[in-house]
Amino acid sequence: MTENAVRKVRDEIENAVVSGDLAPGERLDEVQLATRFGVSRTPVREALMQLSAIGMVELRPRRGAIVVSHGPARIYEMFEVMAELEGLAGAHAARRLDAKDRATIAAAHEGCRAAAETNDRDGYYYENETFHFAIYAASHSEFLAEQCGALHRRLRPFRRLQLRVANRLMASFEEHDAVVQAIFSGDAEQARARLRAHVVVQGDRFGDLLSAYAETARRNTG
Amino acid sequence: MTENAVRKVRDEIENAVVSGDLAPGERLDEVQLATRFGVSRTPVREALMQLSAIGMVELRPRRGAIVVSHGPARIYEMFEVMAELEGLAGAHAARRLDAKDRATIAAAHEGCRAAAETNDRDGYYYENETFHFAIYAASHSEFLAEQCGALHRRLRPFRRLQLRVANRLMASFEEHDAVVQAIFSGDAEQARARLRAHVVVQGDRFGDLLSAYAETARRNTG
DNA sequence: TGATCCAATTGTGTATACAAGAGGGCCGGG
DNA sequence: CCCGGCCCTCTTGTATACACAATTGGATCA
Repeated sequence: MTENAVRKVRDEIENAVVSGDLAPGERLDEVQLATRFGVSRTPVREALMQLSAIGMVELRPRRGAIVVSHGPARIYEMFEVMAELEGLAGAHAARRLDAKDRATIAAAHEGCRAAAETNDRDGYYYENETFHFAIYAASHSEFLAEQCGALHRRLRPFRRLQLRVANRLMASFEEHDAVVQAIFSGDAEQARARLRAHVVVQGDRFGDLLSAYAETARRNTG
Repeated sequence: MTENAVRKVRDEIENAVVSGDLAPGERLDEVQLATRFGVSRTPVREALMQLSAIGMVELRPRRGAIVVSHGPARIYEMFEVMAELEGLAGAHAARRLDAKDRATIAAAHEGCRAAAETNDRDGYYYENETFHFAIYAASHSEFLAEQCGALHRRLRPFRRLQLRVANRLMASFEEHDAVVQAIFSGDAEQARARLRAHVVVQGDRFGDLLSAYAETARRNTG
């Protein structure tokens, strides 16, 4: 990892924000965070800048950082963009698949199956990530894979919340299965459509899920 | 501005990279850059991190930063993703257009017309940017607009190169015109297709244009 | 003669100190 | 009593100092 302290602080703040430990709209004092995490201001600053880059906090010149609140609408927008990018990745994967990609995707898919069948949510969460990243890689578009990966990571906390509620594991796996069939059969447009739908569904689910969360968030930002 | 020194350094490095003053693959020494720009290492580090976030430099743990070289393939990939996102923005714009959006887009479009007719390349470059950002805004998807804007900025130097060569101003304007017609008539899918094509064309043009540039770049990374 | 290991040097990662700007409170005037 | 200006403080932005890790060179041993 590039910088251990920075990464640690960044992840901690990220978790604190997602878990609601740091309320949206709350001011983030650098020295306060520094003492809280037992590091100096320098890594805290860098962490805040990274979080600002991914839109999790807002850096106001000379006036400190605040936690930005993403209402459900914005989260849905993020899933929508994710869907579009994943769709493109899937279409490319269907066209450009090689033996290695096929093996990687199949392995990840089987991992998902095992986790889904045993109703292992944490396992599925992990295998699901592997599965999606395998598709990104199979697009053979480095930049697209990076963009997908970055957005995937940003949506990670929301995805994770999702697996806690509905019994979506089996449904998700079956969607995966349809996607895999499309990709393996080289049907680019079907792969695109199915992946897009698979991701948009997650956004839809979240619209409901996050209403309460967003209400809280919205209260704090005014 | 958030941080004047940081911004200054960041822009300087960015320009140096784009202008070829800093060759791809070249090591970026922090103290060297600091002395070069007359600031301390801290803002240089922050600038490098920002540049790393947009993929212009690569930060290797304990081993310094290097200028990443984007081969033509990668640039094409970037335009491809841009095309997808702009297509989505266009589709949303067509569906969600309100009077204000319509006026903004029309104004930017007329600006493009004026610049194209007088063959004012710098003017067209500027108006073109306004035009595209107007569409992003008209998508009424904050996140999508942000993503499009960020990617647009990353592609800016390559776009700029493009306008220098071909007499693409008129062609570009006519593509814009078709896009505007689709959006104003509320035809989401046509808007998507036309915008996508408009952007992909730029990527195609660049494939040719950047061959020489990319060769140089590739040599340095090995 | 080649390979491996150790040490020195270089450059990053972190901490702390200093300076400057912005916000809030207090005091004075209307 | 209220409004405005000034000063103080708090926090950020920048600089510098220090420590550790990695790489590279040389030296020694096989």
